[in-house]
Amino acid sequence: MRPFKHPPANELLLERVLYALSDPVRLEIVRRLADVGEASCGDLDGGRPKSSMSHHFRVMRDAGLVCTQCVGTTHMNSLRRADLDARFPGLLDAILNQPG
Amino acid sequence: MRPFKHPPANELLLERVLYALSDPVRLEIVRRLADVGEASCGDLDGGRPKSSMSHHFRVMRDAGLVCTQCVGTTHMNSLRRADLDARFPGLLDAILNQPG
DNA sequence: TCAATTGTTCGATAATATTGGAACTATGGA
DNA sequence: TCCATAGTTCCAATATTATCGAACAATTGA
Repeated sequence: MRPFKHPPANELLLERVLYALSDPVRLEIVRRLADVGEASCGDLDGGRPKSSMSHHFRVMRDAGLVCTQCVGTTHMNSLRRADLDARFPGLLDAILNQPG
Repeated sequence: MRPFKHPPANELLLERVLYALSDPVRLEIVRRLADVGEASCGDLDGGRPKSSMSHHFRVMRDAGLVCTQCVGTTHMNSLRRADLDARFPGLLDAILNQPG
């Protein structure tokens, strides 16, 4: 499987990041990733269809929130913490520290 | 004109706040309000139609971002800073401190 | 080589958002 | 009272998003 395109850190848009995080499913995924470091797509579906998950991961990838690498047949996802912190200092932490 | 309903601070939802801020028009309005303290709707339209602005203000009001009070024929809008800071500590500042 | 696993892409459908014109409401001033 | 101003509400048109089944691609293991 060909590698995915990930936008460079300096091209990330605040609006897109906020939008990606405004969906409950995606926000939960980001929280989990922040917690466990990295996870496959399947680890994070809550019984949801694969195609739905794939969509959500794409939104997050395109926004620059997560990075997806192919390892074997699975895709490992991780938060782009360093990139996000560099581009939007304090933003991710502020969001992840919130209740809910 | 009857006063608007503003959701209480403890009922604000993170997703809704992020969503409201994920639109360029609304994000800009919030930035301006953070800057000037308060402003009427007309002060903040960028030549956009009144009905569009009215829509955006409603989204922000419903998310709990802004508070609208009727004074004379104009509606004064202000950021619900204290409420937002109480409910989502550090969030608003983190967002307003970002470039863009 | 065949089958199982993982996830993507495609396509359709439904839900939600945005935009803006037109009519309406409320207020203040001449 | 009449008019102008400021915004809202209603409505329809358009656009964007979400959801999910089905077909597809890539990799691993038997």
